[in-house]
Amino acid sequence: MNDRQLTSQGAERKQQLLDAAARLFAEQGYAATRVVDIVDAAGVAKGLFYWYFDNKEALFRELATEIRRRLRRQQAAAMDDSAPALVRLLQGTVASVTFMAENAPFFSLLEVEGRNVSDVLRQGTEQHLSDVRALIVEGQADGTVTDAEPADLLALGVVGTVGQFSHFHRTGRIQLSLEELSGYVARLAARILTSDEQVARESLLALRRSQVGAPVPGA
Amino acid sequence: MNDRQLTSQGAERKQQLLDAAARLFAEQGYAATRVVDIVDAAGVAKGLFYWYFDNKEALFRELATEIRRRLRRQQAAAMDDSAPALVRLLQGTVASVTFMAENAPFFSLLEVEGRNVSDVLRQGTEQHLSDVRALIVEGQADGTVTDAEPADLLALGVVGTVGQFSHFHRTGRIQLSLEELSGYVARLAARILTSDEQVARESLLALRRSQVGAPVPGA
Amino acid sequence: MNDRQLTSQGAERKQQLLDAAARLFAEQGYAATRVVDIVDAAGVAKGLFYWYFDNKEALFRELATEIRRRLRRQQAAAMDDSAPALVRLLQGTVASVTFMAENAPFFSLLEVEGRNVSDVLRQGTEQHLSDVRALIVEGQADGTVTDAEPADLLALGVVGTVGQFSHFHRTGRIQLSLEELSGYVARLAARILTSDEQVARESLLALRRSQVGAPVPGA
Amino acid sequence: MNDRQLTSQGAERKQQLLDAAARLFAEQGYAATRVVDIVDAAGVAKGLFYWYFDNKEALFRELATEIRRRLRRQQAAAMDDSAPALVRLLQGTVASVTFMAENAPFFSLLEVEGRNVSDVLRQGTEQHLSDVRALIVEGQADGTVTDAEPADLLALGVVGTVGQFSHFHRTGRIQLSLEELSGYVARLAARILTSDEQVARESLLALRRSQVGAPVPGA
DNA sequence: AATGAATGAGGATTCATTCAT
DNA sequence: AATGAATGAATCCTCATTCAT
Repeated sequence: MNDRQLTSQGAERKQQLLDAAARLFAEQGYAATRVVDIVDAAGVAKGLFYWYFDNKEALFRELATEIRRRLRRQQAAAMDDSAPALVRLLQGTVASVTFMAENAPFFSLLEVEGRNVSDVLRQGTEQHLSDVRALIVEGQADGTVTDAEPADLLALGVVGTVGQFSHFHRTGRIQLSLEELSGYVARLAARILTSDEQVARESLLALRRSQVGAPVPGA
Repeated sequence: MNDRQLTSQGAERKQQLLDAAARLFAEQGYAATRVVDIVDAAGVAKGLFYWYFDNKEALFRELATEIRRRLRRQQAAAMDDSAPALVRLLQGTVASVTFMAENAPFFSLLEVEGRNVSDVLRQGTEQHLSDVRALIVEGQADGTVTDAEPADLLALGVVGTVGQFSHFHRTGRIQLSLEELSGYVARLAARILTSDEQVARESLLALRRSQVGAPVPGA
Repeated sequence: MNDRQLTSQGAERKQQLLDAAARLFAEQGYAATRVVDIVDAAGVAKGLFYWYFDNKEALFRELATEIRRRLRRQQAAAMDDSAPALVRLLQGTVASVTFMAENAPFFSLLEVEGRNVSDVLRQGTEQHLSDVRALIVEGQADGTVTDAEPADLLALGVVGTVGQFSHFHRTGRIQLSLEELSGYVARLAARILTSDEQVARESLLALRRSQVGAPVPGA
Repeated sequence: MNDRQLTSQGAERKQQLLDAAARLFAEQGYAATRVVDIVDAAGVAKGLFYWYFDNKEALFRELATEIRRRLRRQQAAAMDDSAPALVRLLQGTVASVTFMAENAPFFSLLEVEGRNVSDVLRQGTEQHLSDVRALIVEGQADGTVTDAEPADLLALGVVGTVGQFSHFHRTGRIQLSLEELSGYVARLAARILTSDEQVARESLLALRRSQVGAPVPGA
């Protein structure tokens, strides 16, 4: 384990490498990106890579962990604690789509190279799923979320939809603006989570208001 | 291009290699699977690989193309030409989920190594999307599918949902039986495609009848 | 573990590599000899090295094991089963010196790079010591070897003397012919093993006769 | 050449590095010991190494030279100028064995990595041999040393025996106390140097007396 | 068709040494 | 004197591909 204590200068250097790697991994895949490409992109010598990271995979893990952490922060920040569960679910959903779209390259790589770091990835999705599931259970309790389907499945439906649309957006199969995209996904999520048209409409309205009144803090 | 004319013996040999490769790719990813692993698994000598395939990527392409072809056949076979578009959409959806689940390993690999064969993959999904989109347009015309959203987005919603659930099923995050799974996905798809509860219910019923009366030919 | 079954052709190839490696190791040391030097010397491509050996150290181990085996065979062949223990000790001693001198390069390398293969080396010397010790015990029983010192120490004295003189000969500090050298070592060994001048002289005479009558089967 | 003038503080620092290096070289060999290991063990920064030494090999040379110097001092100190040559030879022999045993780690390293500093090493052994040879010639002149063998060979016998036993002791193949060990080596040396039992016995006695009366100053 | 030895470009990693601070 | 980040040549090893048999 590389546990070096870093000066602010060092942290910056390390970040340069992480950024360069993230971009290259996203562009060409993990296996196809050579360490020498990363250091070249960062404008440093080959050896320096191993000053900051144990090896290529370690860097990848760090990247995966970090992006997951940021996504989760974003989701939390987007939720209005006083709002009903369904609204918070939609807020989180929109935040996720937005974040994933804005960090598309990062997420591409997570998708592509799951096998090397499957533990990190799996933990990430697991976390996401369980966060969503908890909200759904809460929503089912207060009646805003349908209980026609078990919470587990609904959670998968929401998380899956988010993931899939982010993927389509990333791969250029959707040409919508970010707002249009997240709007659509929110409508989809609302439809998945409740069959009560009225509740769905109101929740989407509340979502809209929260976005205008208190815009999601940017990534 | 390897366009060799094969005897039946030769075709069998080639299939052994394809099968071994499919399994290994699915288990460890494309990059991590070595040609020597494939030939070892198939029980033949290293050199023989290049008798049947130009190189590793060519084999992968062949695998990807083949699986796509089979999926499309399955979808077509599941659809009842006389049924309304929405019902056919659901039939196709169920067929897709079933096929993907039954061929989980094959699809894992498509997911994993997009970059080397992105054209093949992209074509496959494109095909799938456009098939679905055509049905949706038809459904919007005959009023069974909502026109509150553009056909493109609805197609993405359906295909995405299928893909995502297959993924979750593959990675073991869903412990449902295949029937339960496809039933849920069908309900989800119905909810995405129409907001008319009545139509949705009837279409799902029709789907159920078609499954019982004429069970989807198995893969 | 590389357990490849080799054809006679393959065995030859492997031997080429072993020979080249032995020479280079002896000339420049283990660490300073690169794999590429070895394959260059053997006139084959780099990759072939790893067809026959797992890695550089594995080759070294093989070399060490083999040379030990050959030395032991040589010693055994030199001993006249019907001769008294002391004579056999001298015969073995002479055989060892001769063998080590003739295979000087091999032994240099054993000396130099003990650490990487200390288990192999230690076993080799252990074996040698215990062989000699057994003969000494026998000699002490029949009175031809002094019992003024414990057998262990005497064994070390003999083996050590052999090793040291081989070393001096190898490193060019002794300019004697092989016969002169082995003669001297034999006299030294005799003096170490017995304090009875008469016995010593007779044993050396017997040694001489055995060398003339039945020359040591040559390595 | 690094000819820096050192303050007493600096000299201490340098010694720390030398000590750390000596230990590590002995433990793992020269090649396997990295500069970073040395500075870590000494608790200083990497760059400092090159303040005190030109490079890794220079440090090794310094180590080798130093240890040789100390051995020679020890030998000289152990000899009783008024004693006959044979006695002095035995005194020197005992001193050598003792010193080598007490500085076992240092000598291991000399043995292991001869190639890089062969000139230093060779000079050292050469010196030792020629010191011993001179004494033997003197002994042959005054009749205490046998002239049945040339002085060169006898010198090699003595020096070799010392070296070999030190080696065995170092590598743990001899479990004797230092006194027992040096006693045995002395008896061996005596037997090598003279065939006159009487002279041998007397010389060993003289040796013993000198050790009791004026114990060899410890290293 | 089949074998498996042979090739060699390519990539990850190490580590002695330098240098700005 | 001292630090530790930075450099880059060097080296081991892998593996897709070729080829003689």
